[in-house]
Amino acid sequence: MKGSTLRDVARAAEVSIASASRVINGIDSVTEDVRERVLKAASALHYVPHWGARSLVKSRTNTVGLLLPDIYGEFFSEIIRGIDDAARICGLHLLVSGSHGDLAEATAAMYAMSGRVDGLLVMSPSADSEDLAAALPLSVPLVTIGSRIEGIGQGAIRIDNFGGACAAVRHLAATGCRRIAFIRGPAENFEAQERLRGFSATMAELFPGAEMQTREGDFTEHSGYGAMRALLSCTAPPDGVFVANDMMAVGALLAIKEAGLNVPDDVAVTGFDDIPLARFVSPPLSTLRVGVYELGRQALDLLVNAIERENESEKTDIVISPELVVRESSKREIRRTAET
Amino acid sequence: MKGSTLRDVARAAEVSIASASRVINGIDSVTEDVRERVLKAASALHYVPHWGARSLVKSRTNTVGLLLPDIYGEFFSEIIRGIDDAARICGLHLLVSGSHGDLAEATAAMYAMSGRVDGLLVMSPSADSEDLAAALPLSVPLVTIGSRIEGIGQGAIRIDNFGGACAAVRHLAATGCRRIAFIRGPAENFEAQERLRGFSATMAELFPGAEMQTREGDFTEHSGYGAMRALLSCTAPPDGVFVANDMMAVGALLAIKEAGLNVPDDVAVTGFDDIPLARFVSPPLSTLRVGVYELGRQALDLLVNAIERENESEKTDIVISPELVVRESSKREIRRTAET
DNA sequence: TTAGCCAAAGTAAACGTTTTCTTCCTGGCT
DNA sequence: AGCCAGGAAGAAAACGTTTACTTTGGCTAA
Repeated sequence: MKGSTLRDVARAAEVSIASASRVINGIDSVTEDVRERVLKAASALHYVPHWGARSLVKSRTNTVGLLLPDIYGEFFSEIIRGIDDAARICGLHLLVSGSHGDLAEATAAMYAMSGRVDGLLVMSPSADSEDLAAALPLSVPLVTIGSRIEGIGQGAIRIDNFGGACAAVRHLAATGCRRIAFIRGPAENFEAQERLRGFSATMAELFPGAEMQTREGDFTEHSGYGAMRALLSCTAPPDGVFVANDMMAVGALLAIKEAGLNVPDDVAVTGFDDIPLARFVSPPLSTLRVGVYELGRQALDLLVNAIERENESEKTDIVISPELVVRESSKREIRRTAET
Repeated sequence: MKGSTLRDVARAAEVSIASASRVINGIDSVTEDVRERVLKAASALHYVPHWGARSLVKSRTNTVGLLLPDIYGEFFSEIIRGIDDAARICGLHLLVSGSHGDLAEATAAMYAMSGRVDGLLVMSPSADSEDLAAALPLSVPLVTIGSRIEGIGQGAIRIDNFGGACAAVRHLAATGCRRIAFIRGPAENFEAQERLRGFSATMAELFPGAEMQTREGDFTEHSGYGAMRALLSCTAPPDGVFVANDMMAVGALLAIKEAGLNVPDDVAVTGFDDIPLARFVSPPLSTLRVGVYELGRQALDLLVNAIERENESEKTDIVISPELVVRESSKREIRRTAET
């Protein structure tokens, strides 16, 4: 149960520690004879290099840290998968930490991690990411994911939430909707803010002067249900709803169904994210597909670049555009003109 | 960008390295004056302890490794969440690695990890986990999750797949099904084997002598669809189907619907796992709920115990029982007697 | 034959901590 | 007044690697 050291291996193979080290690391000039003896001794003793010692002298950990606001749902497993796959290719290990709702916890986690990683991937969509920035000048490269980017870190990757929202609204309008409502995400969430901005901008462009109906949710199915009920009880209920994420959209569908209305004919619905569930609800949900796996991969690549370039500070920003996926929940013939 | 060392801090605070170390680690006798000076210096220099050095001298990493066969879908995000939450409480960091389909990769990953963690959590449901066991006497405690347990490791936690399968079959029988078929998981998967065993045993008990209809799938929706079509085209199609996981069950539902049959009246369906999707398909799917989050938490607790007890080798096994959740896909009045 | 050179093996320093000893000092007790 | 106890601070030895530098010895070339 007690790990054997390189010293033990060297002794067993009757060579110096240096030679043993050279064999273990592969790359150097050693006799075939020595190489063989060391390898045999190492496997006989179940030698595993002590990573702490190695990192101490090389000042490289071959590890990157990933900080998430939470680990809940398929979104996060996908992003972890993307990062993990990319990391394996680079020979990097992945240190994961979730549930950093409040700033204090997030800062503590960053501090705890920064001593043991070569770089940090941080996802912190809550608006106080500036405070987070203030809490650190960090000694390791940092890349933010889907966060407000205020000059913090060596790079950033995010989803074009604004553009996605525009596309959704335009789509609903094109399908004939005239009174389009929006179910927002949490006010302090950066991505939610961007989606709201996209909605507002496009509405102002397409229906100048018209008042906009919006309700706030917290990204849960339940809150989507509540928000939709509220919208339906208005004097002029919407004929199209853009919902800030799919989970809330599922709740909204339920509310509409309960009200005895038809989707998409009475109310067309569009979500955001394209979670797997979206295909299976009835009717299947139109949404904006985000390549979360790709997002993760690219985030890691960005970080690796930042690590290699040390601090040449050429801060790259990547924006990923979501893709509109039209399903039954918003498929209808344009018959507005006739009806209105 | 270059981390400052304890030496720097000590110099800045005009104390010895030893004193600085004492302050940083909190617990020791130091003057309030010294403590203050060191703390100020540390924060001024953005000092972060070098974890490698620390682990070198303490021979403790405060990190546990998690090896997964894959990271795909909500099951894995839940298990990671459970482990991560439990780890945070214990002050442990979590090193995650997925995608270890084949033995070679899994072994390599274990080797790479074992030098940098205090313990290992391994999930390897493929049957060759014995080979895995052969590949290691490892220098760190190891706990297996949902794997065949052949005396490997310091502990094990698994789901009662056998019992769950029994419950599912009994439920279908109780609801009036007489010809119950089974859609299996991959033959080499240990959990799938157990579910098959539960099915066979219960069928033999309830319907002695009857022949059993089973089809193999690979846990994907698509394979479930195919398997169900095959079953329906038999001369005596089943009136109840137990499907080895929910994803395949979703595919099966589709196949039944396409065949113009009704669920649950013509064919009752039960899945396994209770993935979130199960509630939303139509009709909502009966299934066996597995507390994946809890599974993760308990797995970590087990590992922590193993780490603390060094090698007192009291190998604990925990078995988690799934809970039957009855939804519309198997709700029907018992009217078999009248019909047959 | 011998100086010089190259490859292969070895020596030892360094990496940044923790921690065990020392050392020093202050203060209380006899 | 002298001595001992005890607390605070410092010196230095680990921990297990890597690697720059030194040594060794065999071989070639003059």
